[in-house]
Amino acid sequence: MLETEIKRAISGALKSLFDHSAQVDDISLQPTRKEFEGNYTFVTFPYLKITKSNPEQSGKMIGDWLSENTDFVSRYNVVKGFLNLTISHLRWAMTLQEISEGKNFGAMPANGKKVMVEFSSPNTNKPLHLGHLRNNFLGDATSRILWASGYEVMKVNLVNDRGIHICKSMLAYQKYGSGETPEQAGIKGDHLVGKYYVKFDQEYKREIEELVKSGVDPEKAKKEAPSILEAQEMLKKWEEQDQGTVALWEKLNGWVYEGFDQTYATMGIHFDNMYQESQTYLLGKDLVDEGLKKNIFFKKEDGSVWVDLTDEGMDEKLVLRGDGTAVYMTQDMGTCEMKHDDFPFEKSVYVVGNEQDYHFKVLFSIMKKLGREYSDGLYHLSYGMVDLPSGKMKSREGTVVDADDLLQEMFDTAEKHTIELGKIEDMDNEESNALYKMLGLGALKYFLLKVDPKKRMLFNPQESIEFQGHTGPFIQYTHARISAIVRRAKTLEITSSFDPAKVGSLNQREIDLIYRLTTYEHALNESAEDYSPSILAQYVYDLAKDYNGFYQEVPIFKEDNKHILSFRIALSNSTARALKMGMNLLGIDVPERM
RNA sequence: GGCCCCGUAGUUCAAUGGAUAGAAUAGAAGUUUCCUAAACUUUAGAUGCAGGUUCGAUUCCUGCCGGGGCUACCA
Repeated sequence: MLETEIKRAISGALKSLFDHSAQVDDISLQPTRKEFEGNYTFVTFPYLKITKSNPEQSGKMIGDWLSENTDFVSRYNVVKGFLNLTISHLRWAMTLQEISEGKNFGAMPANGKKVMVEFSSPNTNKPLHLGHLRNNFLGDATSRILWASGYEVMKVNLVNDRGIHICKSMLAYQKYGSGETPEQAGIKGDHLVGKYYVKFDQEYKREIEELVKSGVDPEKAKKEAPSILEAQEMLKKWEEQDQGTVALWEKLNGWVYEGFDQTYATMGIHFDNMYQESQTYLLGKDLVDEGLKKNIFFKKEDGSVWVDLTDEGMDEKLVLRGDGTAVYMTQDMGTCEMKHDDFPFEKSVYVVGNEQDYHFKVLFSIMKKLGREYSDGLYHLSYGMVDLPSGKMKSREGTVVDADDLLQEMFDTAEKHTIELGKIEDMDNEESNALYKMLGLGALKYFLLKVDPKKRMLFNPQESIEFQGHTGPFIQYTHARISAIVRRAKTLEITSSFDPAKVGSLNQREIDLIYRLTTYEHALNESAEDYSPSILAQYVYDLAKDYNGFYQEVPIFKEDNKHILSFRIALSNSTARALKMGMNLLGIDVPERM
């Protein structure tokens, strides 16, 4: 890699000139800003103590050394503490040749490490919504990026399929429903069950209002409304394995799973393993015992078990109720251990919203106290909420954006745009439908992934279906356009093999593009380390943008010189490969034509 | 109250402590004999406030002001 080579050379210069040993990884190199001449910039400010001279002097000494001792630095200039290096045209051409023939833009070699990524985690009482989409796309993209950086990845989904909220929809279905199936109702199973969850809440609210009117304290009313008491009763029956209750639970959950499967298929997402909370909610009590034995936990008079985390700036936290039943934390401790038993990972990523930051901080801290070696590899990929222009999404107030509806809207819009542009005249139905899905899904995924995960973001429906500017379809379009050029080149019998020495001088656009191509690995590494697909998204967008500028200014087929044509085809080819690879790692498909 | 996250052009987003804070969109002005105009080119516009750390701060630290979250023997 060119960048590494330059760093190595700078390290050599520091050693030879100032007898300073610098690790190659510690040397930071950045792209030169457009206003200055050069390709790479080395900042000398941090090294002034070593060079024992002023910034200009230091830059000049290192620049001179590099010019004399390397064959790729053709020129340099120094502005204050910035040493701007210009790489020779021959070297850029050689770099492109390496890229176009080499294995770049593929996955990195396996590193022998395992990582588990848990995401999606839906509740089986309502359909998926916009917030789940951000979660799913983040989890899926992160898994792909980790895979590409060498990990063996296990994608898992822990479904929240039990609890009081599930009983609420079960109860409403029993009380207010006519026993209809999704087929009879003509809607997906998850939507049918979700409908009854809403119904429950309406009735429950009505009951509370009535109680309050009759003079009951509001807080008390919430706890004593008949509906909620019935739901609690039902949960109890479920826990006792009451046959009728379990049968109803299985029937409704079965419908929900069918609905989810359909949505996941539409999103292009699948899991390697599914966990159900109904199977895991009793886990963790043995870890509580272990913690007590090791004096990590302590028991209060009432028998409840706690962990004291005040030395780490947190509170005391309950890990087992006084009556010996589990709480959320108990369950998560047990599940964590179970996951590691199933798949002995070095890292385990939880893709969960940032409202649970504290919970995971506590969980990880407990696992560490319990002496689990893998605890350092536990990571909470915490993401912010998705807001709507109208404000926060609230399922009870009906201000949620349903995932199925949104996906369909994206497909419809893609179809409308494509037809308006007259792009599909020579496509058959199957091909054009596949294209609409690719575009609609690409637009949505890119829109949600381009933002730094940890930040709260605004989802504007109008903007998300925009196909211009910083969007997925813009990148997809660029790939399709390059594919057309490469096809054309084939018919003209122009190959992508060229002799770097014969290419001659390059223009700025060409150099910019090759530079961009050399930084792919960097973007991939950063994305994997930070668990942030937005970094890769930015890389892919910049590449597409650079290519479009290049395409506009540099005629690809209007040149007699065969070598130059071959060089440009190689550049187009490499760019297309990088675009496709980058997009695929984000979970977005790119079309050959559109 | 305590703890955590976020405040950047009109708007939506960028910026390992680096040079004159980048894009996109909306606004203004242009570019089709030519490989796909879902494109390209020009132009105008921003770091909440006050300190501190240093060669240099959007970034790190402190305080304040705004927005959000967590603070259940719920999950």
